[in-house]
Amino acid sequence: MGIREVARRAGVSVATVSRTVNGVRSVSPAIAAKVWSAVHAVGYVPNTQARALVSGRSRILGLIVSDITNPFYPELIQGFEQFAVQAGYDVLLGATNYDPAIMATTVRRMIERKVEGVAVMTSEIEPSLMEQLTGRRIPLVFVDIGPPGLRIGNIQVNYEAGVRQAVQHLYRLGHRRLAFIGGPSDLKSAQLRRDAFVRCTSAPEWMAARPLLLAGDHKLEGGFEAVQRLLSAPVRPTAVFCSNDLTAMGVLRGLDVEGLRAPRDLSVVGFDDIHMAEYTIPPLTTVRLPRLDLARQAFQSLMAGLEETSAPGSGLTPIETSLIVRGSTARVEPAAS
Amino acid sequence: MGIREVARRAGVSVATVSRTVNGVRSVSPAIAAKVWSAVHAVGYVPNTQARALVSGRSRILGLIVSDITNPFYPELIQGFEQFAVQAGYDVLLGATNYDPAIMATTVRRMIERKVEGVAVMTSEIEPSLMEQLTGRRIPLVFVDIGPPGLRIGNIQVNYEAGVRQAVQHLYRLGHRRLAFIGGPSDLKSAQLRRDAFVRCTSAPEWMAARPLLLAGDHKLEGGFEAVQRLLSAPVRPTAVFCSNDLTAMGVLRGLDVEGLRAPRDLSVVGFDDIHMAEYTIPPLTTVRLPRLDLARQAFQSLMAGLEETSAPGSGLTPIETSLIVRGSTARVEPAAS
DNA sequence: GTGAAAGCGCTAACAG
DNA sequence: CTGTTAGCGCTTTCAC
Repeated sequence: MGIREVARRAGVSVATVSRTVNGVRSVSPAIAAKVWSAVHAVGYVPNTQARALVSGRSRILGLIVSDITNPFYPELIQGFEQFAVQAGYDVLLGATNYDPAIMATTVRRMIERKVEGVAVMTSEIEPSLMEQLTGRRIPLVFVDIGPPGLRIGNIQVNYEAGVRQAVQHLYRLGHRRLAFIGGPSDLKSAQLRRDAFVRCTSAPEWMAARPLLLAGDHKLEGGFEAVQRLLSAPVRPTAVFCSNDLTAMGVLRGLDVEGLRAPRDLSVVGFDDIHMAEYTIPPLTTVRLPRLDLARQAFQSLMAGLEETSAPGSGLTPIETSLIVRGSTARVEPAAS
Repeated sequence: MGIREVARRAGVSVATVSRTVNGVRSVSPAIAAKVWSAVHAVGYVPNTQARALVSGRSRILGLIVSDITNPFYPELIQGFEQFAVQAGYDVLLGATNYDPAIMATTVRRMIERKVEGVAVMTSEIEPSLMEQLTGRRIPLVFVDIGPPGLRIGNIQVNYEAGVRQAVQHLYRLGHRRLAFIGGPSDLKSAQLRRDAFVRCTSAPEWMAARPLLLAGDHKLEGGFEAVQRLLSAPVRPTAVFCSNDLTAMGVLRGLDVEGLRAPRDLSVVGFDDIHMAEYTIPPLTTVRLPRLDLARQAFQSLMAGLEETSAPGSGLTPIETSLIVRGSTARVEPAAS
């Protein structure tokens, strides 16, 4: 079943089989044909382990996400895996579930498997863990976080563009009192989203009523529970901006429980534009973060890091966000303001 | 950085390092201590490739799913991965996206990586592909499908229990005219769900009005589009049973577009009980399929297949489904019947 | 209890 | 263009 068996059947050396299978040009067509037929006869499949051992290349890429249960990630994973497989790589997935301990074992697993690069699409990674990777000259790529450096890619997301559009959209609809439901406090991406929101609502026209900032967790639960706090505010906001779509969906549900509904009683804006955002009731107005671009940049940055020739951070243009208007936002009712 | 370096530093042979790291008893505590300190000093991490090559064990399990975008699967993947990692395995994920061609390349990738077992949580697998796996004595486990055999596990799901409860639930609420929205026609699990539904609605009390069977795709889109066909039926059903929760969510949205809503205008029942089912508007009455049980059985079956001693099919008790009543079903309005 | 040595299956010089 | 050979890093007999 191994390469020797194929060589024996084809009446050639193992080197020739290896060359044929790997598409090295210098094999005569006649011999190549014999080798291929032997390959098919035996059902030969090269042993990746052996290959990796001798070549020093595992052809595995690590992908670390925080919450595989958040629909944003599967959509991202799918894209990343697609690029990877196209280039002959397999993906080793790690879901940390926001837990630093799991993050540590995940990094360990990746090192053991000799991954050739790691895309970290999650919360802050401990410096010591990062050094384990960089110390082994493994290219890394982060979103929003991480120090730049050789073999370290940093994907920038222009949150502000989308957030500004959303805030203006709400302003034009007559909203003057906003709320914001954030994500996990230690998640840099969540901080940046909130910061962008705070900045966009620092313009003079918003000075009359400062926005209400509420805590969330980027899960359905967090949005659901935030509704209580939102409704009991001294001055009830007329619109809420959520740090991700899952949170917004939780809000929608929370409103329903109170006998309220968007956008009549409260305008709701999400963030991410997961596929499902089009199917909520009402469909969600949200800021789109293009997942496929994210996946592509992460993959390309890793590949660049492997080349060694170019700095992987370079050539990365920030990912642009943009507002998608659907049905969860509306002109504020005079009665409600 | 390799085992030799550790051996040199600890002043022992590589064999002793290997034994220490692998916890073989026959290493004296004194020597073991020296080895471990050398291991930490160097930051030694065993090379899985080399290990796999010599031991013939890759410690990788394959997991094939059809649609990673369907929230049911991430929840399943998470469970499966957890069991695997606990036992020292990594998971190679394959998402076929319902495409037989992708399935073929996925199986190939798994063979190349020398996976020790494959869990197939998706549509029918071509016999030739399956033989590639079984011919290499790789344990397999299927849900709903696949011929039983040595090293082949078959997880059975008792769909009928949950479906019967759901149908009875609807009957008691006064519904007499039902509809069913199915899944992909070539997906065995979808067929079984539909069959269970048909069987449960073959009792005498349902003879007056045969259910309306509609096609779907287990996606939001399918449910959404089915609403049109459902509403234009000569006799409009008062309740619809969906082959999965995503379909049901699509229906909810489809109704909303028509200015209708569940359960007032149509009772809706889903299938799977994904986490999100609790957060739809209204929350979804659905048949729960315990994901963690599924993940556990899949994993255990694979482990049993590796033992060789026991037939992996044995010891598997069918997975039970049960009705979870939430807000998307209600007593049929006299006016609507 | 510990070490020496033989490979696991493959690729990549280096000869021919 | 093809064959011979030396390892990749590790585990595992087999001696000691």
